[in-house]
Amino acid sequence: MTLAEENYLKAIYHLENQSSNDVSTNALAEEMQTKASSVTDMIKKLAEKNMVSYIPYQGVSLSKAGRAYAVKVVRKHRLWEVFLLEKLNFSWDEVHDVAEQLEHIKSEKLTDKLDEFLGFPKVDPHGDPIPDKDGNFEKIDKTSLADAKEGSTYLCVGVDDSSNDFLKYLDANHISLGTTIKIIHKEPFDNSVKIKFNNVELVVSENVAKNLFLTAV
Amino acid sequence: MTLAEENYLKAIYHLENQSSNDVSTNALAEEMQTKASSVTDMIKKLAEKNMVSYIPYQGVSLSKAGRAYAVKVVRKHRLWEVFLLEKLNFSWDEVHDVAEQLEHIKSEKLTDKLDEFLGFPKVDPHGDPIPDKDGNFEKIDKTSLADAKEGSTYLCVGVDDSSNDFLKYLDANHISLGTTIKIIHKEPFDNSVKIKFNNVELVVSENVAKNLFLTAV
DNA sequence: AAGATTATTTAGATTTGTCTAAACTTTTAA
DNA sequence: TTAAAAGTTTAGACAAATCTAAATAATCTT
Repeated sequence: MTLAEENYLKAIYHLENQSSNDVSTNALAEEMQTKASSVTDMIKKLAEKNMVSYIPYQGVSLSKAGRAYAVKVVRKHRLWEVFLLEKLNFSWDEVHDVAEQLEHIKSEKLTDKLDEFLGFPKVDPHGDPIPDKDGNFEKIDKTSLADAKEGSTYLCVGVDDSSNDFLKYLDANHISLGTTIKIIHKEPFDNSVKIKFNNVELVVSENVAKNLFLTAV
Repeated sequence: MTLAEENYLKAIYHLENQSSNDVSTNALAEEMQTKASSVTDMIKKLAEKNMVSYIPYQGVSLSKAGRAYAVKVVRKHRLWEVFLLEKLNFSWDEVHDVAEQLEHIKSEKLTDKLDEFLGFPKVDPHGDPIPDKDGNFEKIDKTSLADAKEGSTYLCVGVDDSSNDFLKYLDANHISLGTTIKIIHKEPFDNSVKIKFNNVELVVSENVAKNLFLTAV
């Protein structure tokens, strides 16, 4: 598997987890920041390698082998994120770009030794589960802040949008994994949410609310 | 710089350190395990980028920028080797292939944080010096076992041939960095050397002797 | 259900890094 | 001091991954 192929598998995996339909060419092009025609070419190659099943005009979905491969890449990505944050003291918004590179290093031994070195972490710094050596992982039950109940208290367990700007926003406002958040008020007019944490009140936009994941306490 | 370009720079750097002449196309082809014509193509590209100076039929040499770049790659390679050996408990012969991949990760922050995490090591597991952030490193004075004086005692500080087979041979015979070695006898007939370390005597071939580096105690 | 719009694929071109085979330099050796 | 050998470069081709533009299929609209 080349670097480009790995990135496509990861992107398909990601999109499959967002809706239960087959992944469309355009959606994949958007995710990969490339053109639809390039996507068609690559999909055909992956289909030849039996990593995806593909019906022209119908979209693409991962085969068993393709999913297993994608999970391995995801495992590596998330392990490296933990390493960068915990061992090298990277900040939340800095880990992603470097992990994007490190996830392609090919050495099962490296991955497993790294896992061990980190103490077999179950989740990464964004709150996403880390698959184990066999590709198994716990589904973490989380609701977005946008879906949270007024008056209830939650724990921040993850973020969806991994853009630097969003992570910097969270850093700047001192929201991180493990922060306890109480929902003070949900404003129906613009779907903004007033929350309270560390004895500070903050109003966040709908956009932020949708990308911040919580679990009930 | 692409991955291929980085590998060429590193190879040229390596060859420049073995003899003071310009690096020939064939030597580079041998080092890169590729064809001379491919080398010529790549050299031209590197010359365009001012990473090497190149005169057709005369060979190639690194420019200042090229050398600085090569040293950065070498720095990363050697830091990762230390990481793999010290933190992840890889064995001597396993580190090289993985470090070959890791050395291409592009993030100055990662390199410097890794350096710090490892305690700013001065040498890698093969006894080669690790350049600091500014590319400076101490020249380590070492003689090969083949050139060592009969009767003298030395410290093992490095290896030249990084082939797996050689490293496995050393592992199997319990020779590692830091091993104290006394030269018992040099056999003029076949240039083999009888050495003593950890109270064990061992005869090594000329080939081994040439690839094992020592420093006087 | 036909035309318009949107989504997708195909055809042909481009870049990177490689190759083989042929041409050309340089070096070696008679 | 030339002819052969060795070393190097050029020309032309190829695979990977991408692009633009054109063609084709699917879906929406009325």
